[in-house]
Amino acid sequence: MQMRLDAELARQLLIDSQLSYPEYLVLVALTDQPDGRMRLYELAEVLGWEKSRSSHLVSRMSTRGLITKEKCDSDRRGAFIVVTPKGKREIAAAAPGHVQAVRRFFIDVLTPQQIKAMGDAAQQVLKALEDDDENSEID
Amino acid sequence: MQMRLDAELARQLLIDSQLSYPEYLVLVALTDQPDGRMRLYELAEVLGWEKSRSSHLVSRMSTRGLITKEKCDSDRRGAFIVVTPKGKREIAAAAPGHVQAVRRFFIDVLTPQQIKAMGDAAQQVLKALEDDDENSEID
DNA sequence: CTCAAGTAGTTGACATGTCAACTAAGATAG
DNA sequence: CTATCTTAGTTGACATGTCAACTACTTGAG
Repeated sequence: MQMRLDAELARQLLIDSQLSYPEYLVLVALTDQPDGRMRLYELAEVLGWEKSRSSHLVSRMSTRGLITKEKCDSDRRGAFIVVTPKGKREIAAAAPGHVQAVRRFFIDVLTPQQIKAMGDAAQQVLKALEDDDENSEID
Repeated sequence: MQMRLDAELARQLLIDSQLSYPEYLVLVALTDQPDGRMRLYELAEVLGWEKSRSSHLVSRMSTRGLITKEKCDSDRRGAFIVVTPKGKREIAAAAPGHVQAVRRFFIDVLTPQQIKAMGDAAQQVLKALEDDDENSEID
């Protein structure tokens, strides 16, 4: 189910915009920020990705003009990722169809109780995974 | 949740065997057959993959000696994919840990009611996706 | 039979992701 | 201060997946 839903959402994005699903997620994260910028490591953290994945994707998005990188004064290693106007246009074009697709295939198909139940169950599984993580972190 | 659980299951597989998760799925499908063989297109169908994905993966698995390809008499285009003894050994090594991990992080964490609820919800979402598919298939 | 259409599978170019090694800069113990 | 440890980010080799074009065979209408 996850696979098919993801495929459908990706298809929808391609209809409305030139964005892949990961690219869409990056732009959503950035536009959620008041100043439309975020450090690369924050992006990786929020999205739960490896830093190198974020770096590669952001490089590609940069060459396509969706975002730019800016130097960070407070930490000279750092990079701010900033949405460009083009990035904003793309996400503005993609978001309504995406939201509508999520509604149509997920929200509207399930009862509020079912949605809550899925969220709760997912939380429990995540907790089990994290508890296990802690136990294996014994140095 | 899906992402983290998948990552954990993949990690587990690598501990117990030399198999990636997709490779594991192929071997499970094959060993489920009484004769340990399946046509490539059946494999693609069962796993819900594109035929070219199956073909590429099977080629790689073939060079690693996990499976072999055999010609099909009834359809000379066809290819049977057959598990080798090495493939059987790998999956025998991987399966118990995999099953145990699924238990530990999913089955044991949820109540039977929760598991049923997730399955039902997934079915409903799938149905919505398929209904939509049919409507767009208007030729 | 024959030709057009469909199906099985392969291939190559490309997109994307992982991993490990690397550079460079901040943080901290002594 | 300085030597070491940690963190931010990049890079390159490689694994994996997608897409579209291709071959070769089967099928089915006439």
